Amino acid sequence: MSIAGRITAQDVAKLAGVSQSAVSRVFTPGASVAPKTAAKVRAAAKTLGYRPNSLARAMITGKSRIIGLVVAYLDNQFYPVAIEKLSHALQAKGYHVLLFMASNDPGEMDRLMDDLLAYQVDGIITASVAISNDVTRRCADAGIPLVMFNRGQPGSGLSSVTSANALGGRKVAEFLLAGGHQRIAHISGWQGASTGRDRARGLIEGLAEAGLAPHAMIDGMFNRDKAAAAARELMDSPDPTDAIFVGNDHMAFAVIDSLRAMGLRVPQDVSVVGYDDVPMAAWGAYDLTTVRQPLVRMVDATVETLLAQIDDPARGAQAVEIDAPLILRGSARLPEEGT
Amino acid sequence: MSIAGRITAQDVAKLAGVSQSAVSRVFTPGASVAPKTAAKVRAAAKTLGYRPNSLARAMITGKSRIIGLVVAYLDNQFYPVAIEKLSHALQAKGYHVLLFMASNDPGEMDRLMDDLLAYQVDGIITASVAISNDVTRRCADAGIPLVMFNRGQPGSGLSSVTSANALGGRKVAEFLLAGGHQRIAHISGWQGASTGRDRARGLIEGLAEAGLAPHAMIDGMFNRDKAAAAARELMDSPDPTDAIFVGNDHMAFAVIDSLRAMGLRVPQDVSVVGYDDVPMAAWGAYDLTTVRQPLVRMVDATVETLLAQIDDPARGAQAVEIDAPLILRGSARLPEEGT
DNA sequence: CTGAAAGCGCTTACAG
DNA sequence: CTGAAAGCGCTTACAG
Repeated sequence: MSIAGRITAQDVAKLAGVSQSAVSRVFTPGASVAPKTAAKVRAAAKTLGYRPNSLARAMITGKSRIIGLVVAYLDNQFYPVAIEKLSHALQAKGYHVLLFMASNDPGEMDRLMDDLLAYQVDGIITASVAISNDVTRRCADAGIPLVMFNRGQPGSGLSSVTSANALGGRKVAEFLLAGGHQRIAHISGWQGASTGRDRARGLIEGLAEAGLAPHAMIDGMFNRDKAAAAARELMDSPDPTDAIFVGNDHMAFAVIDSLRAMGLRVPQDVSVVGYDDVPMAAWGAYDLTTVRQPLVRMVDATVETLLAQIDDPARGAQAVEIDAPLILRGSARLPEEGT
Repeated sequence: MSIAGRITAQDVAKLAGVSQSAVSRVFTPGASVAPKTAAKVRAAAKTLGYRPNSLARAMITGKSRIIGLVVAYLDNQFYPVAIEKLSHALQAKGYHVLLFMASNDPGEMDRLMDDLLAYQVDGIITASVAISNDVTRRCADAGIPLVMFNRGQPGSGLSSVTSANALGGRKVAEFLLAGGHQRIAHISGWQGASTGRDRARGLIEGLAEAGLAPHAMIDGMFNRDKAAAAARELMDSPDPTDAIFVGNDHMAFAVIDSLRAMGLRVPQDVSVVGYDDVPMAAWGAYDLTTVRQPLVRMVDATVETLLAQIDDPARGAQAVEIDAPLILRGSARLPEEGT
């Protein structure tokens, strides 16, 4: 036990009576070492409490086995759960997660890039963060793959994993139509984000097929307060809506709270449908009908895409879309049986 | 622009016509460089897109500026919000967060220690994770400070930051008593955790001062299902309770859902009080009376304690307790005015 | 103020 | 299978 607690391969080598290279080989999978040597080294390492310094190893190999994870908001329950699953999946593959919180300030990601590059991350995952061309270029220059989770950036040449958002929007349109709704409003996700746009587009297309248009469209910007205000606006109007598709669950909860505060009943007076199916959607207080983003599959696809690009830098970007089923609960009127 | 995108100080030195040491000094705060040299170097660095390799720097200085953050559960909203604030605070101090998800498996933390040490973290923050003596010893041996966030471990000699949990429990007892409740039950936090125990103890002591004892005590183990079942058990009894103090908000939401599912009204039939004051507690669906853990202050204390120990390893551990105010909302009967 | 040199803890050809 | 040696990209005494 040294004083400083900084045990090196050199210390182990001395104790085991072998060279430092031998020690290194014992801890390098696939390197050739005689069983006897390995045993001696392991014994020495154990009594000394030795573990190879990952930083030193990273310098030599050029692989840090660190993935930079950039996240903007954690108050929307979708993200904490995603982070949890992403971390587990990455840990299982022997990678480690360097976490960065980004504000939604457009320049923030550019600034974070400095740190990301300085720590030699092998890859980057962003969740709901906009990527500037500058960031894209710097990643490309540095040869660091990036995959966007739950947001796409068409034309950026970046990999992304999302649910089939437009299709999800269509499913909601069809379901609400089947439930007999005619005045269907949309409090959308932020229209600056692909997820917000695609879900809105899906709804519009779905309604169009029935010869309808949205009764109203308001950008809720993935924000609770904006969504609640939008709900009030929709119901205060002389021609109130009778069903609201909300761009994500996080806003939908605020919409339901807001509706109830106005004395309205969900779904008797207004049907509400969300998007995400966060755990809270199943809780008694909301019992929210929503489109489920299959988190495990999205996480697996994200990790798989990223690691594939790390292993083979020549591999091109890919945009993965995963089908999102509608989950029926109590916040929206059901179509009548047999109709 | 090199092919590999791996620009080194050497490259910058060549372009700027100075030595590699000079380049290093320009990027080392406090090192002495002539303004002219610095200008040349910065210009060269800029055109090349150079940033010092943090890993290499870490090897020399022995400071990685990485903090290991170990978290168990992210479904309780308290933790995501804590992580967000912790990350921001650490980023502001020039540190980076290596995130580890731990299951609550007692051996998990021991296993994570290998990675934590291998990556040469400068310090560790754990949130709701139990620390074995073995982990404590290894941290001590390696000279790595650790602070426990939102959990204490008396006698472990580890630093911790919690709210004044026992006092919080007392406040709830006094409040419920003042509201005229006599049959006060407790669905506690996990009794294996200091937070769970201290809040329970506070309630018991507070009730004892009025000559009362809890009407019932059930360990909810910080688990929604267990808490919901406990609520049913409490109300199904021949002698039902009329107020429930729940060990944290996360369980309290499940309790309220469960109560409502039984056709009971909150607070007319039963008062419910939580602990944490997560953002969701203020949402319309729950409007939960609760004890607020002052997150910003707890985060600041955690970061401050950790960094102080990093700067001065001789500094002893400290247990910080922060006062937690009761927040009155609609889920619990209020004491009558002027009584 | 500046450069040459040592060294942080490793991995990996290279000989043997 | 093994050791000596080079080298990853930096910081930091040490001379000048």
